[in-house]
Amino acid sequence: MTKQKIANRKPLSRARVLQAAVAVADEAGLEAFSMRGLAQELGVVPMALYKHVANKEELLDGMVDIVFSEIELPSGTLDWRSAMRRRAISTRAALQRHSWAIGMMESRRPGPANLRNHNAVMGCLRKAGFSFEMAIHAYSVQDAYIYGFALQEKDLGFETPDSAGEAAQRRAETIGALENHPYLVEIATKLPKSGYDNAVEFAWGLDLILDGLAQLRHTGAAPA
Amino acid sequence: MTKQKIANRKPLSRARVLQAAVAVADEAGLEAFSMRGLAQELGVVPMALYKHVANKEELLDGMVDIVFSEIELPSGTLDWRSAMRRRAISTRAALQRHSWAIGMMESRRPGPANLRNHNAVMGCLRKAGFSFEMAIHAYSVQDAYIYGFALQEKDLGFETPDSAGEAAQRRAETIGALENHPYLVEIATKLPKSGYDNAVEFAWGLDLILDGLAQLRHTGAAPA
DNA sequence: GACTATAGGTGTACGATGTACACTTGTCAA
DNA sequence: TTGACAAGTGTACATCGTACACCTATAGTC
Repeated sequence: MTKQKIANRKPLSRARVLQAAVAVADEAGLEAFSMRGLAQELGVVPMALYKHVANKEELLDGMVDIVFSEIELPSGTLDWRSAMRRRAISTRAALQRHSWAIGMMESRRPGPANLRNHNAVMGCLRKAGFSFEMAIHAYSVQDAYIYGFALQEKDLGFETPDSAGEAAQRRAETIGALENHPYLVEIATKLPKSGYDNAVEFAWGLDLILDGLAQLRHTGAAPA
Repeated sequence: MTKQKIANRKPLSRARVLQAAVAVADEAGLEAFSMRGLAQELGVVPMALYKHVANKEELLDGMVDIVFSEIELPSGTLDWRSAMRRRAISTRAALQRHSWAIGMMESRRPGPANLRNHNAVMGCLRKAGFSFEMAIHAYSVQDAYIYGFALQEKDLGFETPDSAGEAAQRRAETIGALENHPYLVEIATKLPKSGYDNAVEFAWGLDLILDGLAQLRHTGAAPA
């Protein structure tokens, strides 16, 4: 590398590395994401990255915290249900933008944005009058649903209403087993015509859960 | 390898390879799972595996289908709610046994057990009187919840009631940020004493969802 | 029994990956 | 001027998945 090139190159920084890493992962996916590839993208030799991040694991930790930082915190001014609804939708949106992060949101060393987020969500529920136990329940169902939905969305590849049915059909056809599975046939044939939409589907389940929570908010009880 | 050893060694087969692969992944986790390690476990040279599976991807496909095969199908004799409840609990149990599979259940080429499972679940809902659209909604919420819960369970490492609070505390302490996050402090202090239990937590959210579905079963409506 | 096709296991080799370690170089304080 | 330090380089190594050519034991066939 010539002096020239080095001279007019913005110097690396931890922030720049993380930001580029997120961009590369967004575009290429997690399997195709490598230290070497990232270095190339930054016009730098692979080992240069290690002056700014300890290793790939720590880099991933930082990337995940960037995703957390993009999630809207529950508003203090709205009622709890609206606040939870907004943050759920915001979380799904962030995971859609950064689908490589889906399996990693809770599995890595938590960063500051992660902690702020969890603290705010729990705070929203407690301030709304949920008992501690109830707040834990409420948090658990919601997050399980949000992360689970994001995971399915990514896995099944239902990206557009059209592709939903296509995907179902393709999957089944590949092993030519539709005949013995009438209910899969039904999905493959009806889903494309049904105007299936991921955002609508997500909201449907979310509202079901929030309704359930609203009913139980003041009882200490388990669901009937 | 001597003739002796070769002679008294049971020959490989696709089934034996898959079975061993699941066992190795159960024990070592997915990151530590390699073709070379699996070969060693089977007392065979790495390339020998390729006579029975096309490549690692196809091997993983097969492993996932084994996990599906361990999931109890919804019973035809129970009412839909009980049947769904049992299969949900059975799914979580299978994912607990094989936690390496959690992110892969719906992302790979579906095998026969996968198709049988999906067909049976959809069938159970349709036979119970859910309209097609409603059955899709019902399926979607349930599976999102199940997979999401399994993911959290694995990620957060809340394995025993005791370790739940510990885990929360450890996480937060590692970056010494508990002071600014009162609600995380509350979790870290109260959760260990609360008798938190994953199985109970799972059932709580599951029942919330099933109750919601029961209420909406015959209306075509969205949640209130 | 001799001959040969085939299935199953072996050995070597290649490119990709993460990263340890020793080096250069550009910048700034004293 | 010196010399410390931060940033980037280059080489090297272990580990991974797997292509390819090879060997060998068994099963038919004549």
